[in-house]
Amino acid sequence: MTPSPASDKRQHVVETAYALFKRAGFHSTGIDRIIAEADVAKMTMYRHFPSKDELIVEVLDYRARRFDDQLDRLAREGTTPEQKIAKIFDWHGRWFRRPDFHGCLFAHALAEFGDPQHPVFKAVARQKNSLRQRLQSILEQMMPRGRAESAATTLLMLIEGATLMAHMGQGDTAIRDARKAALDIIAASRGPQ
Amino acid sequence: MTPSPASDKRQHVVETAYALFKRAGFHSTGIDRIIAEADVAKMTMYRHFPSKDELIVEVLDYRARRFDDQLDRLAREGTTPEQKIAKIFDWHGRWFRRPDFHGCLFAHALAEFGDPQHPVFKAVARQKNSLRQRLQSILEQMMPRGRAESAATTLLMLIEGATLMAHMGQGDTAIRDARKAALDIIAASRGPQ
DNA sequence: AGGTGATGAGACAGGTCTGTCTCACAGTGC
DNA sequence: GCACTGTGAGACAGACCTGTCTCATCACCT
Repeated sequence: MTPSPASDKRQHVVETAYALFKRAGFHSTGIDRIIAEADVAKMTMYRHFPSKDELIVEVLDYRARRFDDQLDRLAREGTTPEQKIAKIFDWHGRWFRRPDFHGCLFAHALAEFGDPQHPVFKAVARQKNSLRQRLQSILEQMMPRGRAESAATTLLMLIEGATLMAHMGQGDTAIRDARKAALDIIAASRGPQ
Repeated sequence: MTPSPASDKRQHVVETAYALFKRAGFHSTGIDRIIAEADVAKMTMYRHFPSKDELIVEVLDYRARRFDDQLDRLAREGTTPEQKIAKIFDWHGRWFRRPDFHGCLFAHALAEFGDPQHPVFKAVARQKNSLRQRLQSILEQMMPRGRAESAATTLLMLIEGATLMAHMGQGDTAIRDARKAALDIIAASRGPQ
């Protein structure tokens, strides 16, 4: 028994599935395709994940962790709250420009698993709420809690909308306008009552 | 031969497919399910639509037409440009509250058909660009074209983001904040340079 | 009445899907 | 040497998918 290589295999399956789901969607990507690309036996996959749905949840959670790590690193670079927000928008702008950008995996998961009771739906909600909470925490350094809550929701909507437009090939325009709008919103929220 | 009833059948298939796609997604909804729900023969469906993909495009175009009609009617009610914009946001707020709301069918289609060459992808792009153009036309009554272009993109992003949040059960908060942000953006765009 | 063309119902083909099962093999402790 | 345990490879089951085909039926026109 070698637990460490076993975990390596498991992680390898997750990352391979992630790449395939991102490109072709969840329902369109079959198990056979995943194990062929990952070069593992079918039983190996089913020993690690009881079903395809559980694998999807695992992929989403993995992606959410990586996303959080990247934004954590970014947050340490920014000094002022405005800078931190701006850096998050810039990060999205760079993401949109990547050749392997295919839209937001979480938004796609929401489209394919629309039932709120479904574990995949819940994984999506976790990620979006986490991003919303991150934005709110930053904004609370600039404005009272109530306003930060509204502003965080607005910024999240701008980001999600920009991601959708980027998927349609208008990422540059979208992120520029979203960034500018975000600063307007912050100014309006912290300025007059 | 009765051409009128035939068209009725065709339209009935489109509407039935629309309801099913909205609830369960595109890949998850089989042809068998559609014809059973619509109570037509399989050959009837394939005589009207050469393939499932073509049916999907037809459904999206049908939905886009209906959406445009509703916003046209709304636009005639509003008097000032601000009112017209506000009415569009209000319409979305009412949509989010409907019990049969399941998110944006076009966003879902984008998630399942991510290839820009695919006819379904193109149908989605048509609808989003149409909404963006509608917003821009209204905004151009208040501000120069360049600014109206940016503001229209921003408003579209707010609407798309709000729709995604509404799908996650936060429609009320989302539309309220989006509406407020939209007015802020408009004020900032028409005010100082 | 008889011919014609559109339609409904469902069998069918060929492929793909998820998930299970069997069997061979490799490493480990005794 | 030998039992034991975890793993790889792939056959298999059973369901579902899209799209085609056959055949009976029915309205309409002459």
